Amino acid sequence: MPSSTKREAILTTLHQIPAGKVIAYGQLAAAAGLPGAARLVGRVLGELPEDSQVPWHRVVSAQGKISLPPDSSGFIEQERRLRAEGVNCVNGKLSLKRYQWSG
DNA sequence: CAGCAGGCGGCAC
DNA sequence: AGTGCCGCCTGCT
Repeated sequence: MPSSTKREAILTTLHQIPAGKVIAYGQLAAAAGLPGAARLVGRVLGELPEDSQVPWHRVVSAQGKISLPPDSSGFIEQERRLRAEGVNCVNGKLSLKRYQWSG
């Protein structure tokens, strides 16, 4: 499987996440057919421009926390977008029980 | 709650 | 084509 396809698989899967829901890196990787490749997801998202159409902000760590430095612009933006979708995100933390997506 | 090793893919040499 | 290092991770000490 071409690497470009794997990247697409991740982005395609990500597009399926509805607003107001979140997904963990590992969960997304698995859903994209790449179990265990959580870190790959992080890298792919890191290459996306902040104003990308991709809902990268719906991806959080398996602990239900934003996996970015709290003082980074990305962190601010992610929490802002999540709140805009109705996700109660405080200090980069949220309840997976309530917002985790499951296809 | 912090620290560490494990597992998967991408990329540079 | 082979090898090694690195990451917006994870789960277990």
